[in-house]
Amino acid sequence: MQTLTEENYLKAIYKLSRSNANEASSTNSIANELTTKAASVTDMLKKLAEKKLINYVKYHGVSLTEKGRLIAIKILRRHRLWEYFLVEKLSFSWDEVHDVAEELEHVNSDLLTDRLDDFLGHPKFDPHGDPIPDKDGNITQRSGIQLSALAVGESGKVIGVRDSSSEFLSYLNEIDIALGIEIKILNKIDFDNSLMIEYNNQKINISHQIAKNIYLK
Amino acid sequence: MQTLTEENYLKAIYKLSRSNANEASSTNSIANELTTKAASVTDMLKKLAEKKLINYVKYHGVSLTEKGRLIAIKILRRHRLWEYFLVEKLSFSWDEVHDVAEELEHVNSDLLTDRLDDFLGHPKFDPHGDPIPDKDGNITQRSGIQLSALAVGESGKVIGVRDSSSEFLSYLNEIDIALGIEIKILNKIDFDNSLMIEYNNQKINISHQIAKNIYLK
DNA sequence: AAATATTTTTAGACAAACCTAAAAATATAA
DNA sequence: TTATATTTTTAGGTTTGTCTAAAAATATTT
Ligand SMILES: [Mn+2]
Ligand SMILES: [Mn+2]
Ligand SMILES: [Mn+2]
Ligand SMILES: [Mn+2]
Repeated sequence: MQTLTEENYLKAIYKLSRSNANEASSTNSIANELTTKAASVTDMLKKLAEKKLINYVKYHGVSLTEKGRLIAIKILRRHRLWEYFLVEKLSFSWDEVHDVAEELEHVNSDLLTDRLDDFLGHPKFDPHGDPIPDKDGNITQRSGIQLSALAVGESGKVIGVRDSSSEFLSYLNEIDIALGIEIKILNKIDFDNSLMIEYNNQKINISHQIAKNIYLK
Repeated sequence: MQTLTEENYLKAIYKLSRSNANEASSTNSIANELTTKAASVTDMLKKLAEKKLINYVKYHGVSLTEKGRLIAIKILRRHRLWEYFLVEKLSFSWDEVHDVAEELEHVNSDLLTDRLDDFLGHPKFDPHGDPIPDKDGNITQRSGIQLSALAVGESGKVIGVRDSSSEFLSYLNEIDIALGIEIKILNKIDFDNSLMIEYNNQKINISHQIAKNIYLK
C-alpha cells in the first residue's frame, strides 16, 4: 500500500513519461510537475525505488516499473471516472472538476471504483477528452491532432485538451470552445504563431500556446 | 482549515458528547474511539484548543466549541451523504459503506457536498437510520427507542442502528434484520438479559448487547 | 485521611514529507 | 580539454502525528 503522496509522485512520473516519449524523467521535471523542491523529490525517489515502484539510477532520472505503472494507471482511472461523475451527475463544469478529483482519486477501494464505473456506464473519455483506463489498465489512446498542427483551410472537431487546469478551461469557456465544436483555421500569423480560427459563426485569434493545447479530429 | 486527523478527532469528540449526555469527553474515551494512545490524544487536544475548536481543561476533558461543532457536523453530513450515495446509487450493502465513507468524508469541497445532496434528493437519513445534517447544520433527531428497552409483548419497526461497524451489520444481515422490519418481543431471559424476538415469521434469541444497538419506533 | 489505583500529562523518540544550503556529479562552452 | 554552468544529491532541520515510559494529578479504597 502506498501513501497519497507516493500516488501523486507515481502519477506525475507516468504523466512525464507520456509527454517525453517514454524517456526517463528528471528530478527537476518531477519537482516542477508537483510544485515541490528537487531535494524533496530525491528523498521520495529513494523510497519509491526501495518499494520497487520505479527504476532509479542516481543522476540519470527514473522510469516506472510495471508495478508502478499499474498503480499510476489505477489512480488515473479513478481521477477520470470521478471527473466524469462530477460533470455528468453533479453538473460541475469541466473547469471545476480537477482539484476535487485530485482528492477523490486517493480514496482507495476497488469496489468503489468498479461500481462507480458501472454506474456511469463505463465511459471511455473524461470531460477533457482524456481516455479512462479500464479495470485491467488498458487505455484506448486518443488519436487527436493538435489544433496548432493543422494547415490553413483545414478544420476539425474538438475532442480533447492537453491542459486541464481551471485557468485554461475557463478561458475556453469564455470563448465558447467545448468538446464537439467544429473549428476551421482561417490564417496563421507568422509574427507570433497565433491563429485566426472560425467556429459557431465567430472568428477570433488565439495564441500558439492555446492552439497547442486543443486536440481535434 | 484543518487536517484529516483533526477532522477525525472533532468527529470523535462530537460522537462522544452525544452518547455521554453532553458531558466533557475524557482523554481515554477519545483514545479508545480513535484506537490511538492517550498521550497522542493529549498532544492533539492542545492543538485543537489552540485553534479554538475545543474547550480543554487539563485533566478534566474536552467539549467542542461552536466552531468545532460546526466542523464536526459538516464531516458527519459528508459521511452520511456518501453512505447514502454508496447504497442507493452504487448498490453497496449497509455493512460495506462505513470504511469508504470514512475516507470520502474528508474530501473538502462545499460545492461537492451540496451538489451531491441535490443529486440524492436531500435524504434525511443514512443507510443506518442516522440523520443527515442539512447544509446549515440542522439535524432532525431520530426519535427511536432501543429494542432492549421494550417490554415483553410490545413490538416496533426497525428505524436505525447505534453501531455501524461492518461486524454488527453483517450479523444483522445474517439474521435478516434490516431497516423497516417489524419486531415483537416474545420473552426476556433474566439469566443473561437476552431476548426472544419474532419477525418475518421467525423466532430467535438475541443478546442484550445486540438489542441495545437496534432502534425501533 | 492516608494509601492505592487510575487517568492524564510530560519527556523524549520516531517516521513521513517537506525545506534550505552546500557538496558532488553531469552537461555545456570556451 | 579545461572551465563554467546546471542538475542532482547529501546534510542537517522542521512540522505533523504517532509512540513508550515516567511523572503528575485525580479518583477510589481502606
Ligand atoms: Mn492527487
Ligand atoms: Mn481530466
Ligand atoms: Mn474519517
Ligand atoms: Mn452511517
